[in-house]
Amino acid sequence: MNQNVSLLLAEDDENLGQLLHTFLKTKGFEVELARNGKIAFEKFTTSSFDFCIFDVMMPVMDGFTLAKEIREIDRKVPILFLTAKAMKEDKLEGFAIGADDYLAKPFSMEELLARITAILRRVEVKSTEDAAHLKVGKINYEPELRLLHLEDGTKKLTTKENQLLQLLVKNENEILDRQATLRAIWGDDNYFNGRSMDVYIAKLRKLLKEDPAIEIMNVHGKGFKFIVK
Amino acid sequence: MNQNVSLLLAEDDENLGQLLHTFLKTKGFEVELARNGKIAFEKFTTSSFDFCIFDVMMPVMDGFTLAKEIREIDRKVPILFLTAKAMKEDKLEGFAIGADDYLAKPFSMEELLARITAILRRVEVKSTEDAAHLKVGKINYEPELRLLHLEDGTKKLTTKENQLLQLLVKNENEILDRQATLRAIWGDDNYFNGRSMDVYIAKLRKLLKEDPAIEIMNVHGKGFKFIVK
DNA sequence: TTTTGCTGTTAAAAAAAGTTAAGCCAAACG
DNA sequence: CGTTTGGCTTAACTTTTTTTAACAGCAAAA
Repeated sequence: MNQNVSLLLAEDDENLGQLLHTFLKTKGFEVELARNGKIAFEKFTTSSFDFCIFDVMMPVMDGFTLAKEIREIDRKVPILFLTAKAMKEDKLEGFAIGADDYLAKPFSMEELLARITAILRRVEVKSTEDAAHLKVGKINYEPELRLLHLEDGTKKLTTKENQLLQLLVKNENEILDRQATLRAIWGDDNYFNGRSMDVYIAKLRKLLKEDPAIEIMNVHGKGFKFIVK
Repeated sequence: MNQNVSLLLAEDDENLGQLLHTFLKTKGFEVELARNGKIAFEKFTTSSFDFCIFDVMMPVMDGFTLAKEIREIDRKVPILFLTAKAMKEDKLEGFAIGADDYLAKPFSMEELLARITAILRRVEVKSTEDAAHLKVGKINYEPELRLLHLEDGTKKLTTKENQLLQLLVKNENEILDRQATLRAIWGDDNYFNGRSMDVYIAKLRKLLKEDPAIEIMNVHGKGFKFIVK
């Protein structure tokens, strides 16, 4: 039923983490479990997910900070928070970041499942599997295999080219924040990485110029905007 | 009942080690006993286990460091810690690494057994035995016997070829970290071992190229990703 | 308008990875 | 005991990928 819906679960408590992992897997989700926010963020930037479940309190990087980072590179992916604290402020902070729901511990597995499916119904998931081939303008792009099917043959993208193009495409028609992108792909937003990113933007423009409908537009001081006219 | 469940036990205290070893064997487990973390890590990388029990305080390499190393090459295998220290910080550190449970000394044998079986129930063990034959794309691979059944006969893999392929296959669709792999197979991630690993990647690609669906993809600066399309 | 900072572009340098072969060592063999 | 063999490492060379540098152009702020 939930076949092909990929789910990123960030939970530091191993008992709860394993329990949720197993439960969600039996319900048909593809589950990736991360032990803290930092690992979860890395997984998110190197892979692709349809849904996120984050514990609020975690070592290294907490759930809210994680959500904030992710929202900068993906405005849409649903995020559900798990928290032991039943505080109102927390709830507000979570929703302000762009959480789709919120569940206070302890909760039942069935309740969690109900919430997830409710959200999924709302947002009509384009599952990761379906997105294996995606059309960018008239160009076919396979992010998982890092392939770009151009008129004159198939181009194998490099790691960085692929990461950047993936982010751009995922944020079509929206500003992809410069700093957030640098942190997501290069790990650090220093001057040289910034210049490196500009070089890659140039590379991608050159690759994609065979379709004149595609534009990677610069938004001065903010970032880039991927547009298909 | 616990037939074919292989268990790695790391315990420096000879008395306790022997006691646990004997007890767990009578309960049907296949037990491998290591006297410190370093030996345990070596055993883990050269063999395959369904479950780990690590003493936290050990000479040479402590249980937490051991678990950290193992988590880099195996995200799933259950780990249970034994510790004399009942400190909260320890517990947290252990769980952050990805422990599944934690038992403070002194504990009863029955309690240990109860914990192990509880975890095993949860994680649905694919015992080592079941994984004796596994399909990689359309190629049959027997890691235990180091055999790769190819179109033109069966190839007997060398130790290193086999270790590397096993890690790649176990981490299918995920990035297998370069440094962690070097430490796991070569013991040290220096420059020359790195070059040696690249040579082995080339060997494996050549062996597996008869199935075009298989790809060992490089992720620049991070490691390799084993993909079956 | 001038200055300052950000971006576009290209080329060079550096780092990482791919490839092939030679060298080394220990175990097996004659 | 010398020789061969197989497995692994080291070396040398190539290619690919990424970063850094240099310079030109443009946008926003002063």
